[in-house]
Amino acid sequence: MQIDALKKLFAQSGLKFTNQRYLVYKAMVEARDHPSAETVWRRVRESAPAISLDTVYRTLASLEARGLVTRVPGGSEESRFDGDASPHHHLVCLQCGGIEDFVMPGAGLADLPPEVAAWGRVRDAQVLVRGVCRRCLGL
Amino acid sequence: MQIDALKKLFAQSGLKFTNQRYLVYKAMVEARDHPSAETVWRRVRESAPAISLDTVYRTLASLEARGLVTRVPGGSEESRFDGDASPHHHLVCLQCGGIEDFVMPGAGLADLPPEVAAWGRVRDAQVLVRGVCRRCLGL
DNA sequence: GTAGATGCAAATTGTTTGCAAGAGA
DNA sequence: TCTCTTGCAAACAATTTGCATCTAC
Repeated sequence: MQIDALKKLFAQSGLKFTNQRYLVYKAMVEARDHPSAETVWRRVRESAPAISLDTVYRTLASLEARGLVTRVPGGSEESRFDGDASPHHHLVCLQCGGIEDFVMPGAGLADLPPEVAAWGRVRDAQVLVRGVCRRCLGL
Repeated sequence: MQIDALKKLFAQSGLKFTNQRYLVYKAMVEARDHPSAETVWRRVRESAPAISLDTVYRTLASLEARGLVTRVPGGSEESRFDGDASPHHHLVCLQCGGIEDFVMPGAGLADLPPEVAAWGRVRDAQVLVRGVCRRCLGL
């Protein structure tokens, strides 16, 4: 993603363009493994060794509040984040903590039963599958 | 549920029948609000004032390991539990933390795409909807 | 009698916050 | 300049663990 486009994106969201924010967001968009805050921190530190873990937490929280990043549900106590804003579903391995994406037609926002609309305002909907992945099964 | 049936259920799961375990499980089966460990504790203490919070945590963990109780994903850091073992889906209010059930035909285990079976062993699948409930919206 | 369960207290872990200094718009 | 960010350290909150005692089986 172009730097200029990012500056615009941040500005639209009311966020200043800082190097730390830039690096965290870039790491999130590039990540395929739904990293934890600490994992993001480890990665970002390679480009900015002085960045603190709290900044990563704060940055992820503000990106989440703007919908630029999502918190993946269903894992352990440790929060995991997703930089892919497009709607998709998740497979969570209860053993190794690995998280993978999958797609499933017929399980989007439009397919929810009407009672859901009556419940309130929906922010996102996803199918969450929990189990044990192939590798942890020893296959 | 009959005490004898419960004793049998616990025995089948390799769990001793203790008063604490009995009360925690009963509280879970009766609860409609997907309580947190601390909420369960508060309720159970009315019948057993001496029960400790760690026992509630340990009991919920062992019930979960046997599939008698589920951890509801998607809320805050605080774990919420579900004593309803039948498959169903969840609506999570990000504001008040309230959790409600809903049903959705076409979103059961049998409806998952084949790639999910290739991923590993599935323990459970559910649709998770996050948003803000009617009451928190002020309606 | 023995393995598993409980209570207590202390420890752990992930995450948040107050504050002063620093940097973007 | 003025507000938003950051780093540091301390605070927090939920959950787990070690250990000695107790209890179901």
